Amino acid sequence: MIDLRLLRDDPDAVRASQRARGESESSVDELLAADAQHRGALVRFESLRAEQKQLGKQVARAKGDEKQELLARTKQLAADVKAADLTVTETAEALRAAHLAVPNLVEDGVPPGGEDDFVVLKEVGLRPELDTVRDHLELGELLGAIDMERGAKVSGARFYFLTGVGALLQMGLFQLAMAQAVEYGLTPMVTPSLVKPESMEGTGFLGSHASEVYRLEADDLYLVGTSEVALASYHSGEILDLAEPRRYAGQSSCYRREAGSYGKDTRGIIRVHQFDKIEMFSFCRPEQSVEEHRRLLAWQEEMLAKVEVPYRVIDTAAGDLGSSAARKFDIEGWVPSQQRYRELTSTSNCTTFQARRLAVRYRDEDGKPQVAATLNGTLATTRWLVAILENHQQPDGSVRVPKALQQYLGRDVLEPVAR
RNA sequence: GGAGGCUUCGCCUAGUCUGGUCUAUGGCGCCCGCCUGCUAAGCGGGUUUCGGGUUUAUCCCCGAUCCCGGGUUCAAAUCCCGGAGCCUCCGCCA
Repeated sequence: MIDLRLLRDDPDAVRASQRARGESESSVDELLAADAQHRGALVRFESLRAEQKQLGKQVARAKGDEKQELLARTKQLAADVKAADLTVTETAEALRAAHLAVPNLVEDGVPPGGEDDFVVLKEVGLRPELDTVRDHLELGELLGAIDMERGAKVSGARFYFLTGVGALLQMGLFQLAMAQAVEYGLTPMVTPSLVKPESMEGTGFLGSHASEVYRLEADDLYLVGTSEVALASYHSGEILDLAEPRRYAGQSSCYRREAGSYGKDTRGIIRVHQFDKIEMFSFCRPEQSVEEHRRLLAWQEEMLAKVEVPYRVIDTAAGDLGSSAARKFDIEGWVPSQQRYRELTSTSNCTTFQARRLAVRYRDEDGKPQVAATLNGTLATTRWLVAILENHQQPDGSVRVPKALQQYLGRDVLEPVAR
């Protein structure tokens, strides 16, 4: 949710942001109108209610005829108050709907345009020179690391088993990521995968992404698509001490319906219904959020360096930002079998947009509660196995283990196994 | 799955039976000031949160807020109904 005060003071800034996203400006005007209506209704209700309370005190003191006379008056007033209250409730609902319809303000410097208008900020690492390229699934099967067939048998399309060194590789990768998170002072977390509707809505995933989300009808719970949901909601309704940013690194399984992606990335584990992820999450003061965003990005790059995968960093265009994000950087790793970069991490600065809905606040210098800023960023996911396997493959189908992962795997090369 | 108890402004707590002087009591903590060789103690004041109005700002005024949502009533922390969370016990179970 955007800041309504900012909207009242400077509606053109919000309109400009909408233009950058390629979205309609009319939602801004609808929100302004809903806000004005709601405030008008509030003023009417409050003055009626004040009168009612005044008379109520007189009633308590009055006796006999005087009391009967007062009761006659207050009875009508009570009906008026009730009606005014109903109007307030209605305008508040309309305001909320209009409020939810307006996405976050885009940060200055974000490239305009849509999905293809991202800006490449940098490219790092040398792409491997391979005579024969096996894709990650072929390698995974050779190594006894990935079993898609039985994944499909047990759970259906886009499910898989990580087996043997595949399982070890993921766990090693995650240990490496957690070790780095701890080194930089983030608090490690293992978070719930099932959350209540308000947590899902508070983080903004029930908007345009609602069709991506698994819902458990019988229990009115949602399966998270990322631990961002649980981590953002972790401090909902709280007032935090944010002299320093509060940072977490959460591990959870992530579930995505992948509706509308039929035929896309059907091979291997690039696009699956369930995967695991380590996610960084930060609560900080809004004025620190831009700097914090760069910090998360730097930590992500450090992880990419540790797994020795070539990558590029892109600055996502305004039209491709999620509704909560003011800016988003993706790191894409090189995938030799596709001869292109694929997304391995994403980090978003949600400024106060998410925290406002979730009521996460801190106290400023004057002791006044203020809305915090939230940021999130991937530190490792199952998809990284794709880039690791493919970039470090050798002609015989074996895969070199990046130095930083060797201690977790207990070996420096993964060898093909007989099936 | 069943039975019972609890939920009050950071923490603890009074108030709920018997609706209105509740503008929610007191303690702890915290903040400001006074006092004092220093410290401690003592004294005085302040301290839920949100919204609206007013204002350069401070102040002030109004409304909401006693877990949440309904209801009864002129009037609800208080009475009634529904729900959530926590705790205890019973049953079942990886």
